[in-house]
Amino acid sequence: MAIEHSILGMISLRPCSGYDLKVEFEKGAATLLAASSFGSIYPHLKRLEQDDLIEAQEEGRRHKKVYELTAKGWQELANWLEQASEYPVPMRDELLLKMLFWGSAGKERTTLIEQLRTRREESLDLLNFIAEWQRNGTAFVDEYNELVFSYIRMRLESELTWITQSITQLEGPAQLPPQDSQWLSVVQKARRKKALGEEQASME
Amino acid sequence: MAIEHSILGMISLRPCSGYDLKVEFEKGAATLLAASSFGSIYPHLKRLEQDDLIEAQEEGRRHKKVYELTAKGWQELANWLEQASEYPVPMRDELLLKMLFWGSAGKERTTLIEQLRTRREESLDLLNFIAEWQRNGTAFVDEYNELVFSYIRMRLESELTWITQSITQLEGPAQLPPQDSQWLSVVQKARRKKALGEEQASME
DNA sequence: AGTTCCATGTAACCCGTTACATGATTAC
DNA sequence: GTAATCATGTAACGGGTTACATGGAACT
Repeated sequence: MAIEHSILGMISLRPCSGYDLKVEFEKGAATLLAASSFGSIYPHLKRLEQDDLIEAQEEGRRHKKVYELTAKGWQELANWLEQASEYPVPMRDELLLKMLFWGSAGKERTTLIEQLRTRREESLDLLNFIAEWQRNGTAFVDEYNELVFSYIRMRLESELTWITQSITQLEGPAQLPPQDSQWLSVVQKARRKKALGEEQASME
Repeated sequence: MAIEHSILGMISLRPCSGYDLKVEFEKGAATLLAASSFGSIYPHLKRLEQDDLIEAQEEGRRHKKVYELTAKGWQELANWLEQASEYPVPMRDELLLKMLFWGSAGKERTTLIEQLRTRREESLDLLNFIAEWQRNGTAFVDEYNELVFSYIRMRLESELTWITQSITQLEGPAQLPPQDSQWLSVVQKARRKKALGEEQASME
């Protein structure tokens, strides 16, 4: 249901057509926070209109339907804001997930360093995007919005620090697990070697 | 496909039964990173077995099927790690999303402060959970794992700083939008008032 | 005249979630 | 003996993604 609520939210910022929402969710600042794909925008808008949460009025020559919230829509939005929010766990971060298995899979350190460098670039791009967006802001940014942006900036900046540190560490010599009383790391390597070794054997 | 890869990854750490995975994904450290619900574990395991990526061997009295990676499985895991990872955007964070609309919806500051306090508690809990997990670690933690944990700790800590600052700010007087040349904030309020006002009128 | 952008929709598919269903073993 | 835990599955449902489909307006 979060998608429909975020549509209500977007309309609360300014009246929108379906196309406006699509653009906003694909390229605008909403990209950072809301769900990605919006082929489903029009069906959602239809449903919201049926539920009497929004209403359309034709506008311009291009028979464009601009939606505005109804009284019920404003109430529903306010109601959603009041509800407790879900804690953002799990952090769907594929790179972090991969790092969890990096050692056991026996991958090269250099490959990981590459991926971290890429990540650093992407984070820098995002940081620039935000700065850009705030600079030429056509939309006004209120106190709450500003807090959200400060959150995102902070998060990106601390992430960048972490990435830099991690790269530096990984460029150094490999470190043995500090506490591995049961020699689990050895067991792990042996398991992989065994499985891959058998494969080799059967190929010969 | 990320779920099946994370299952491969978990098995690479140590051989697992379906139940082990379920527990791990519901309560263990994997909760922080991987997808939440795992009613689908068994179907996935079946498919992975059919694809010859894992193989089972019965164990113990409780006819428990413990899975181990095959050679193909180890290769597929390594292959996945090599692929570029998706950048974690959008940050599915409902509270942040709500804050984007807080002003336009005209909600009370105190309600938001409440939600931020709740968030702070939850983040502290998570931080403790991680510390606890690392302290009594039955599993060994290698260099890569340690980097992941340091990321999570760093992120939670900077988030806590941000929350504290935000609460302090919100407890102070409301701030007007710094730049609002088009008086958009005024327009916004008027729109809401109009919609809600009409509702009131029609009710009388 | 052709390309790009504006603009709105529909339908099939994938995939994960929820709920349902079952039964053995251990602990109290 | 009965409750909790271990253990493995199936089936229906829901929701989002992808791809498909269409057409007018503006720009070059």
